[in-house]
Amino acid sequence: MDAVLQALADPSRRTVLTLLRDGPASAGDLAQALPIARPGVSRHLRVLREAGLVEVRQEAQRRIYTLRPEALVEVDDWLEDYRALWRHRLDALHTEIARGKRTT
Amino acid sequence: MDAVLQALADPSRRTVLTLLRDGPASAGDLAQALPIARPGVSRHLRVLREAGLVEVRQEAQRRIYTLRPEALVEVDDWLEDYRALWRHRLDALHTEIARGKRTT
DNA sequence: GCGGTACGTAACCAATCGGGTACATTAAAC
DNA sequence: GTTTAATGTACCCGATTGGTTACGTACCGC
Repeated sequence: MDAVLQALADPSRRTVLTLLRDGPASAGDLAQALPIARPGVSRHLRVLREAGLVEVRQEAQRRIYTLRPEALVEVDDWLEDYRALWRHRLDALHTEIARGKRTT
Repeated sequence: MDAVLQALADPSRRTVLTLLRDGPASAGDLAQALPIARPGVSRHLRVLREAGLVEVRQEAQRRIYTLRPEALVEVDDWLEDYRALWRHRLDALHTEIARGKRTT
C-alpha cells in the first residue's frame, strides 16, 4: 500500500500508467511519450514495478511493460473506509438542504 | 487530484486522516498521537488542508480539524478508469493471458 | 495590562527525489 | 567476435521534503 501510493504521487508515473492502459509498451516507447530522457523513465518503471503496478517481460532486447491494475485494488480497499463517510456526508448535506437547516 | 495524491503519499498524513475518521480533533491532539513534534504536524495539516482533505475551524485558541472525505472522491474517480481493467483481468484471467498482440 | 496556552511560521539541516550524462550489459545481426 | 540496438545502473546535482528548534501571534483567565 505504502509503495503504491508513493508511486502514484508522481505525475510522470501516473502518465506511464495511463499509457499502459492502451496495452503493453516497451521502455523506449514509454520514454518517447514522456518529456524526460530514457534513464529517468527507466527509474520510474523500476518504482512502478516494485510497487507491483507494472510487470515486465523480456522480448529480445526490448523490455515490454504491462499494466498490473490489480495492484490498485489496495488503494480501492484503503478508500473503502472513507467511502461510507463521504456518502453519509453527502446524504446529510442533501437532507439539510431539503430541510433548510445548517449544522454547527 | 495532484495535490490529493501528493498529500496521501506521506504515512504521517494518512495517519492524521485515520485519526480524524473518529471525529474532529485539535492540532495538539493530533500532534500528541503522532511520533513527530507539533510544528511538523502543523505543516502536515497545512498540506492536507490545501489538498482539501481537512478543514479547520477556530475554537478559542484551539484549531479544530475535521475530515473532508469528499476530497477523496477525486481518487475514487481516478481509479474508475482502472477498475474495469482489473475486474476484467480477474474475471477472465485464463482467456486473456494469450493476448500477445500489439501495434507499432 | 500580564502570563500561560495553543497554535502557526521561519530558519535550518539531513535525506530523498527527479532529472541529467556517462557507462555497463545483454541480445541480436552480421 | 564485433557491432548495433535497447535498456538498466552509477554518479552527480539542484530542488523538494520532512523533521527539528526558535520565534511570533492570538486568545483566554487573572
